[in-house]
Amino acid sequence: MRWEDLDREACSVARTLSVVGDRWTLLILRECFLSTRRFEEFETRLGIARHVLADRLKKLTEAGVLSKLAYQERPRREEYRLTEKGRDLYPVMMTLAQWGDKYMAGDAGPPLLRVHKPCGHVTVGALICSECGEPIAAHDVSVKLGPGAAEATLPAARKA
Amino acid sequence: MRWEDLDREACSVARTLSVVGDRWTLLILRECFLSTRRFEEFETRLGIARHVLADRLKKLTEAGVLSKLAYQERPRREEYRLTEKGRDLYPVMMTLAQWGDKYMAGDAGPPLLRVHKPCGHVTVGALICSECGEPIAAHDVSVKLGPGAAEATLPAARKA
DNA sequence: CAAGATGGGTTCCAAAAAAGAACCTGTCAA
DNA sequence: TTGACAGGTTCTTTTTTGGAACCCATCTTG
Repeated sequence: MRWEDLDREACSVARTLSVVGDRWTLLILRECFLSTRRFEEFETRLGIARHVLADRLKKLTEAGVLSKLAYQERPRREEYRLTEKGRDLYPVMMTLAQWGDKYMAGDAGPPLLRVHKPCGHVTVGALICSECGEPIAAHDVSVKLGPGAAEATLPAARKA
Repeated sequence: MRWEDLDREACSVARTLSVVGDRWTLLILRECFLSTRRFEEFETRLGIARHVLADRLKKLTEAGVLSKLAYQERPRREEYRLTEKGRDLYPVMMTLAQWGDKYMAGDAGPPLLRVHKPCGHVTVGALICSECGEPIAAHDVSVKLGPGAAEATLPAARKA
């Protein structure tokens, strides 16, 4: 499979990865969620090659995940901000961060903590079922073909 | 920054991506969650080049995300299964899938639906605060330095 | 018993993507 | 008028991919 064909796969994970599954993109988005907005700032905080950064910011903007907003004219300077669509990637960021906190932090503990502002506590997000409110774990979930299934296929083990 | 240095970053997102942030790895894990287990099956379902697949499976095994289990001797054949550590990536998968369902599915709707087996309903996962039980959105969360902060830094906009 | 078939790889080469560094372009300030 | 700054673009070299071919041990079939 070609990477560019990924958005045509009948799989929402693959389609999402066609937008954010790039080596650098999720790190750029991490910075966005930490309020980094300017080219220079992304560059110095990430240590990314400039043309790779320029390319990713362009693609994210074209995908509607970021928007460019002028913060001054003459000389025109623009910054990149998350759109609603981009902000909706927060659960992905948070779950990635929490896995890293659990498995990659080592003895020192996690480098950053997240505070849920409405209640004021350091929080870890828990994934619950929209229908019954109980926590969701991998073994609690089965899949079935949805309306856009077209030619989606399941592995043999799941076909039962 | 070099990709191999990612696990030494003081950021749990970066550290997680050092394990799963590769172009193919999250797709391989998607297959694992769909119960794909054998080399051949990964290859045909993903259309991935064989040596890239072999490399990623090896790295995931070394990282403790997958384990190799012999399902027959003579000739010895092994399959790859998610470990506990791997299964803990499920929230990442689910949130990626849900973003794709919302933004990439188009008119046809999502290709796969997830059923919460304990309650029997088609479900979407919601991220809630472990402390107060309320939903978490990007604007509800602030960050602060944690015990393993060492040299973690926040962008200027967040330093306040 | 030789000739596939099967599962799970490895090796080779060409093409694509990334890293690193230098260069370009407005605009302002000294 | 010199230079600093933000935001890129253009070059060359190194790494990663994709694609196809090859390898190896064991069963199966004729």
